[in-house]
Amino acid sequence: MRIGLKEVAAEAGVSRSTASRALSGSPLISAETRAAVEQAAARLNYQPNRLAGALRSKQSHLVGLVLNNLINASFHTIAEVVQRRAADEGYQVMLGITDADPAREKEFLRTLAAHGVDGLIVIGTGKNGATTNALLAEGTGVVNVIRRPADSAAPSVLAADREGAHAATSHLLDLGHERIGFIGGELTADSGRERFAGYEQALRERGLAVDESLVERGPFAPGFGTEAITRLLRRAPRMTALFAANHEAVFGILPTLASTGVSVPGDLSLVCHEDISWLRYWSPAITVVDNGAAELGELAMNLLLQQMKHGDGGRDGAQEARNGRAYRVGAQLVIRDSTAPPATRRDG
Amino acid sequence: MRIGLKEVAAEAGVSRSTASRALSGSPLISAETRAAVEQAAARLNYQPNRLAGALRSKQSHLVGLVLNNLINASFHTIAEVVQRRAADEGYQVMLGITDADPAREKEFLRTLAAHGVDGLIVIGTGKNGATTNALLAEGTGVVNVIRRPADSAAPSVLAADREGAHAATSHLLDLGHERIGFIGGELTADSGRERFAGYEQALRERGLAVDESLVERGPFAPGFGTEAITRLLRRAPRMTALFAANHEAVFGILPTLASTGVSVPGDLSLVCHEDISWLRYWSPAITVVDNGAAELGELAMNLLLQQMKHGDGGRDGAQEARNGRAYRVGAQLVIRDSTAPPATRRDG
DNA sequence: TGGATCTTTGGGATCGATCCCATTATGCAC
DNA sequence: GTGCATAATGGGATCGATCCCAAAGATCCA
Repeated sequence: MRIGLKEVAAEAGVSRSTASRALSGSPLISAETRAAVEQAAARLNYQPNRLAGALRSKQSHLVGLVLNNLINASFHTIAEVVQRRAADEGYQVMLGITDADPAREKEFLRTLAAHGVDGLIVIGTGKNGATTNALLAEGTGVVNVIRRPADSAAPSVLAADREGAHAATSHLLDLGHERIGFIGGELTADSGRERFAGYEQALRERGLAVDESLVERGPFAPGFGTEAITRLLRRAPRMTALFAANHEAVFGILPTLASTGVSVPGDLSLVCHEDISWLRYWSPAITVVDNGAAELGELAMNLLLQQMKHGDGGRDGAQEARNGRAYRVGAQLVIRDSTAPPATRRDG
Repeated sequence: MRIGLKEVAAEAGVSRSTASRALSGSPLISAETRAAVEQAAARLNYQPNRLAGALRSKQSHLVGLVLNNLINASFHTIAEVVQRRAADEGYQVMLGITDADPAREKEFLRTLAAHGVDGLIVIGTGKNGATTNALLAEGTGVVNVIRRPADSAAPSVLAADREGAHAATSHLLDLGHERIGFIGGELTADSGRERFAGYEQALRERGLAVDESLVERGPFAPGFGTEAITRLLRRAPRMTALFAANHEAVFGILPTLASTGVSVPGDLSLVCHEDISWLRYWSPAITVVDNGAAELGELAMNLLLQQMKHGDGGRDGAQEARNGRAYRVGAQLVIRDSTAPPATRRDG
């Protein structure tokens, strides 16, 4: 038979209420009683049933994490950080993978709510603001990450895509490059648009205009990277630098450059957006814009913990914590060996 | 106020018992009553409290997934597969990341059990056989993946490391290579030992002995790959092929080969163990041994579902499903463009 | 020593579902 | 019409913890 609180209470010679108080750290109990109960619990190897506790106390110590996939490096990095931080604070993480399908995402949000999660971290499609707002109103904590539904009443933790792209482009401009290629995502994607905006802005600040013949946009896939860089090399032989703003495309761009004998940074300086661990081991080590995935996860979890702690306490605090404010985690340019001044050409 | 079963019952004009039966698909209820209750539930947007249901019925519809990290491609692939399959079967996944620390792993196993998970998938350290056996005895489903504790009473789903390594090496031998390098993990790691054994066996079958000057073993880290391949190239200039059996090291090996001008497969044929999605986009596309991460996850989840379904039913079935049998998921050699016959040398 | 206050404890209700048992309706055969 | 099996329903107990209220015991001061 499984050991319950009742058995512990009997073993310690006290009532269930007292045993409960002893183990939950209530102050209204004597030190000896607490010790006795703790010893009894240890003797019987008591393992509290969290389900029962959650049902009565309305605190499940469960956090839901909803995201598109676990393949993308930023996503699984965030998942790891969130999980660690949650575990350290006594929360467990329930996982939902949506494939970026809003319907599936909605389904997960409701199911996780049915399981009584105290809070939700949504790295989502941005299409379920209404659902998360409803959960928020019922007292569930919510934090949006990376993408922010237009109508969300929950706080959002966003990457500084525009600033990062601006920094990357400015770095290349500082080195003396003027013909800088751009391979990014479609303008329909938030990150695609923001990063292009940062690129454009940096150029404009130096009095340069975007040359569309240096720009490639396409899906988040390695295959696109291969095609894009091939086209760019043919179309724009005088390009001296490239800003790769499409995470997945990088997987196609790098090998193609290596195999076609383009020397980096000799022939082409290269900056990639989003840090992927092994880019540092590339030869040459790749200069990147680190979007701070770990920090995004960290901050999101902090905001969620804040909400959940205020949850049963004062309404003002909860109100405070539950505003729809957006937070930005700054991007960081990590300069490695793939960027250098352009080769001075006699024929230029 | 939150809508409970009581409210639905009132709305439909029936008792709570009847409402419960209608919504849980019990056969002892009339079609009209069922329809009426379902409509009432829909009208009120009823969302059942899974906590309460789980407490009473001892079925939480929760599955625990314990793994070392989410960075490793095999791990996050398995995590994705398990999550999808679980969701399709009406289960939610609770995540535990252990950093390969047995103590942390044990902690997670107990915590997840306290949350009442119906089953556990453990991609673990192999050090907590006793704990999982205890949970198994209490009626929780357990499946080990990739690593199998020596004393585990639960079924295990293992990768065919030895066979995969054998296939990779044989492929190179078939092409005519004789001086085949090996970069792998330490022999203290199960996968390191098994893969080396497969390599050795393939050589022996052709009457060749292992030449230790062609072998490098080290930690699972990109940096090690860089060092290892650099040493090998210097030490064994006549090596014509390489089997890279250390997943993480591949991240160091590939760029180093590219930057030092070693032509693949012209100068060196290359096979990597474990499929990493972007290896297909490398130039040349890399021949790999696919360890079948997705299939590992799939099979593990099937075995777990089997246990959980038998869970409350016949003891015989449960007994059957809960043997400590080991299952192997075959490795698959995926031949791409990085392997070719050795160049015939005038000076050989 | 009595009474007021504070500390500590026990008993019962409760969270929201499911399960078991008793009860009522229904159908069918004789 | 009676008897009996079957189908459908309702009421209360239950899962295992926490919460609330009342009561018992300890403390202290007048």
